[in-house]
Amino acid sequence: MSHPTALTLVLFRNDLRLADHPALWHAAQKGPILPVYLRSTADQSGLAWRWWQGNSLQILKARLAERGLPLVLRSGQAREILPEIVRRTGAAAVYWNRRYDPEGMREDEELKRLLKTMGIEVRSFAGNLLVEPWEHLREGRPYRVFTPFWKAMLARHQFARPLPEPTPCTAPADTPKSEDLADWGWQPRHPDWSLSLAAHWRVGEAAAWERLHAFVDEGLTHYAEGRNLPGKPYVSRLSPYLAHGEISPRQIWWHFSDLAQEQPGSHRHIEAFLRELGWREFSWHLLYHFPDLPREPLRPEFGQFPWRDDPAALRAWQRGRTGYPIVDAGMRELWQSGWMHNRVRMIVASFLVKDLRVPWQEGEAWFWDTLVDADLANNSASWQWVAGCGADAAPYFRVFNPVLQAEKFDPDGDYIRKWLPPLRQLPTAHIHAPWEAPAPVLEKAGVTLGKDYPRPLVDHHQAREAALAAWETIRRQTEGG
DNA sequence: TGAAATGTTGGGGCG
DNA sequence: ACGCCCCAACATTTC
Repeated sequence: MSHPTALTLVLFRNDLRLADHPALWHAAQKGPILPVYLRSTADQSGLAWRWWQGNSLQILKARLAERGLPLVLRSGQAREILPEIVRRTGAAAVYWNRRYDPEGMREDEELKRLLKTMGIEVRSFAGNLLVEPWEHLREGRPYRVFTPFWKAMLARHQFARPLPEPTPCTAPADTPKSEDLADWGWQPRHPDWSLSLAAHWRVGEAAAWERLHAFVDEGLTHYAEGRNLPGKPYVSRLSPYLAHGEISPRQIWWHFSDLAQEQPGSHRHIEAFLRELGWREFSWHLLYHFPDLPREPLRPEFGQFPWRDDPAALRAWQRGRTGYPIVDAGMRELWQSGWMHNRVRMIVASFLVKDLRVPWQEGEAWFWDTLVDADLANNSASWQWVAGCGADAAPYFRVFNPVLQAEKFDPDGDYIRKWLPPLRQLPTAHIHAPWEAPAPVLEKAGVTLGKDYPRPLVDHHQAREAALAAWETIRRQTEGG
């Protein structure tokens, strides 16, 4: 239908990469391409995510420029901007990789209808999940439990091999105007907390692969057990790269699958690592089938749960002032680096939801704003999991003891000392529960409780009892369902 | 991808 | 020699 050299627009979203980008690759096979990034005016993204996304866009723009391609940046309503760009450039086609969040899907359906009425070819591609959510069902219904979901996925599907970066690419004859990234306000100014993020991360597609290789070198052979030790460099830290699509799940899958063939000794660790990729997949499939996941508990009886309204406790949790070192260290790692070790995410989440009985949505919102890897499906599914109201959730009565968890997973106190400088001098035997340390020990370490470091906001044993009592009030329905 | 309470077992001290 | 008690160590149940 369309002329072979007609222009194709390629929309970039949370897929800021050149390799394994099916929309880009297929468009480049046909003829000239114009990469476009649209920023919604109703954008709900978090601040840390924007910092990363803005930097990533800058890097993407530079890499496209090296290949002779522009990147057109525009803000506003896609249904207004996209037809305008199509008309101005005479484009014959618009390609994108599919989104799976409710808002994104709704917008993409609208765009597809609109563009087709204009006679434009529209194609969407699978690039951001291993398998499309509607293609992995059991008897026509979505899986609600992870293990059968993942086992069946491995048994039934052969994941596509990643595509290469398309080279060379043909540029459009002329380029419509682009906005300036600096005008989007995605880089914080007052105060400029991005300096702290920048000290911890290198953004972009090349950095994603450097991180992957660093993980293979220093973490992978410890992964199966070591992934639970927040003081050790045994986890991949690939989550922000995945969240912004600088690396794709298929690239990760195949890289590690091939590695398992070469290094049979690593097989156990690779299986454990790829299982975590499975949790991401599971969360996205859940979100696709249950679009209320970010706001509403999957177990409806949790709508009646007697949560507490306690802004002071929420604030103390957010700022790492609960008096429980493992919780506070985690919240400070999050605040300073935009990321938190997954074991610690579970501990701090359990503390907020069970010890403080603050609604999980409050924790979800804070993570959404502060995580550079903020991911709608992972974030909402994981909070529901910890809160006990998810499909395949931990039972509500599974309450983490922050002291035991710390002793088990940070036995030397390395993680505490890294993120809580006031406690650095405390001996390891007392670093996880400083309120129980003898006065001379505290004095020698230069710690005055209530001054250098808070006393516990709540007594964990009492808080646990109160949480279980609160759960009793909705338990009848839980057992029924 | 918990923790605490409760139950069971077996060794050793002791009358 | 024997029974009793204590309690650590481990297992099971319950929340």
